Amino acid sequence: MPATIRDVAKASGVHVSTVSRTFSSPHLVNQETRNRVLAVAENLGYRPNRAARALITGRTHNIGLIVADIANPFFPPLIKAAESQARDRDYHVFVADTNEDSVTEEKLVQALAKQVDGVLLCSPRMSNDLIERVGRDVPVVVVNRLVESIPAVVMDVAQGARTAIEHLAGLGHSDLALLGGPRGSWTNREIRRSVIATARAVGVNLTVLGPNQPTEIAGAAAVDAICRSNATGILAYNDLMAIGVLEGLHNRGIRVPEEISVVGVDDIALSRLVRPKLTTVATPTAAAGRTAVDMLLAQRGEDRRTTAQVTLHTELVVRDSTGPGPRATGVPASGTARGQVASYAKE
Amino acid sequence: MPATIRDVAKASGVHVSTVSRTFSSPHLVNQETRNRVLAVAENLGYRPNRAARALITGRTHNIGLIVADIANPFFPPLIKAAESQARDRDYHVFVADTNEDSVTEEKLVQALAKQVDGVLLCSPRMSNDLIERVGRDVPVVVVNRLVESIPAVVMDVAQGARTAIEHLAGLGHSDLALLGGPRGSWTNREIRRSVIATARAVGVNLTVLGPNQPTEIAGAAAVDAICRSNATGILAYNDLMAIGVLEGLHNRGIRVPEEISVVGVDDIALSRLVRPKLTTVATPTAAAGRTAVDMLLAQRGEDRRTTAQVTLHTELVVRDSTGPGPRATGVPASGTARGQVASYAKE
DNA sequence: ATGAAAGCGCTAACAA
DNA sequence: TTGTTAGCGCTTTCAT
Repeated sequence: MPATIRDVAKASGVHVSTVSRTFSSPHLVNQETRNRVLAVAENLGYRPNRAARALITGRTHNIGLIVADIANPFFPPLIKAAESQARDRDYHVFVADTNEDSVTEEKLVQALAKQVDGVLLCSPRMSNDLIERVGRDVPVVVVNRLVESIPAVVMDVAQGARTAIEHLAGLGHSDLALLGGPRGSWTNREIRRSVIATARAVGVNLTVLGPNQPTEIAGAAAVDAICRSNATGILAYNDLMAIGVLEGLHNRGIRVPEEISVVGVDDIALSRLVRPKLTTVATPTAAAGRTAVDMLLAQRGEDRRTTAQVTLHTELVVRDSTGPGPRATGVPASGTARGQVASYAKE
Repeated sequence: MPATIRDVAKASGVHVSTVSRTFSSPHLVNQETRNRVLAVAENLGYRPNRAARALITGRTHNIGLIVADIANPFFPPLIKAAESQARDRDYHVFVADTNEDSVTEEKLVQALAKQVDGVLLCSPRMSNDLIERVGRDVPVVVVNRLVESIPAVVMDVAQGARTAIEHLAGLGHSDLALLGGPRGSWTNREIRRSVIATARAVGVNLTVLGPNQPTEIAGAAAVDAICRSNATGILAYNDLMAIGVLEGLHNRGIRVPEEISVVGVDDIALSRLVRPKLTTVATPTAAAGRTAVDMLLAQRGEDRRTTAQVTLHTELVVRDSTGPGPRATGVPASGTARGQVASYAKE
């Protein structure tokens, strides 16, 4: 039913290869001929079949975008930016959701592999080994994770977490808690490492809680443990958890930031819509999406050994969920000596 | 580099057509042969190339999902559900974002047409004519819109809006306002029609504001007009706008629900995270996504004249943003007589 | 039950 | 500058 290259050839009195050239290498065909072919094509509503083209060129002009959970508010801006960038480069994008499952994830990239020129793995749950393996079958760029020999774009959450802890300490909080994220998350490890080091450096007490699911529910559920820890300053793995904490605190009648200060990570749209507005470490998600797409498309033709791993800057956005710590209370919290790190984490 | 059907044929000592059969019509090949071929294929890491297969069968096993704005929190749950359903049926999905632009939208469906077995148009901005036109090139299902002769899945927002108005009136609010959505939105028209009729029926004053962008910003900006209208009960086109209203009201020191009640539409995840928690008309977005995918896949082979248009039920979820209207104030608002509809809408 | 051959829509040498 | 030919990976008659 739809017009093929042959219909156009017949109708314009040239050979199919000429029609092909008109679309793939216009400079190789005579001006007049080209115009005639173009006119006929337009008239017939002809559009090249990319799949057929891919069969011979080996380039599909598609990419795959695999995320853990489309509905997690962290991802949509990333997906949007990546899709937009890809389309600007004349690429279409398959989006797939793994439901946070590593097996689904692997199946997905295998299933997509033949149909795409590359795959973007966002916050992947697969093992490093597996990622390296699939990286040999199909060009891959990972986002929010560092895997040896695989191109990656990550956020400098270590720096962001450090700034957040310094912010809290600077406000006079001497007892802090880190609400950890999911096991196996590279970002979570980075944050924890940085937070522990910074807490030591600035001499504040720190309680590490986790691992936890990266959800609002888990954040609310952690409020018990937070209260037990005596911390007056909380850094959560992400905004969703921080918002859960806000919620849990509110339900207990604990005021933020008067009694406890809360900081999140990501700066999702939500964080300025809750009350109090959330102080958070902003990660450049849209930029990450665009950069990742460009890195993926750059991989073809290039020397594959150029395994760039780019780190994007983060920034602390101070809003209304952080305030001065307890004044005049020179007494360190009981149980933990000043500058001590108490960890309840199992990971 | 990746194994083809020919490699498998050679390695297992059969003809390519036998290999092909083992994958597409296993019952046509001898048990033994089949096992041998399967083993070799597994061993070689062979996976059928869907694009090549599509070239001859005419079926790509891909669908396109076109939305106005991936980052609008209404869409991610719909995308997630649709993708999940599609994958269960062994389909991959292209996701594309039109940025609310009808021209982009049309280009997108044309570009995708050859690569998919059908397209899902979510809250499309195109004209009805255009939608019908593209519906002739490629199977289409629209979501959140009714177009003659095109299969559709819509939400019963008329019913939802009616319930919302009755809820407000039942609480004693006699002056209401409808904060309209974007021009050209089918949902917006439905809501307005229903709200106007219901307001008349239950005898309350109504001010219609709009059209507006369906954003939180626009909601906040509309607070001026809302105050001028003397309304104490507001129904917004969607939750995002309702949340904007909450925000704007808060900034002026007007308390919700004590002084003004606010109702949204959609029940996005956000609506239970803001304070006060938003009373809203819940629309079954995930179900819409799944249904739309099934309708799309049902279109092949079927009689195309079976243009089903299904309507999904909505439900009012009462939370904390609505409360009793002004008591003892028997005096109707100045300027408008009881039961009157004042419209500031241009549409 | 299997093989042979043709062809889906297109591009890419190679000739002319 | 254009036509000829071959073939990408696969399915599908048609024979055998």
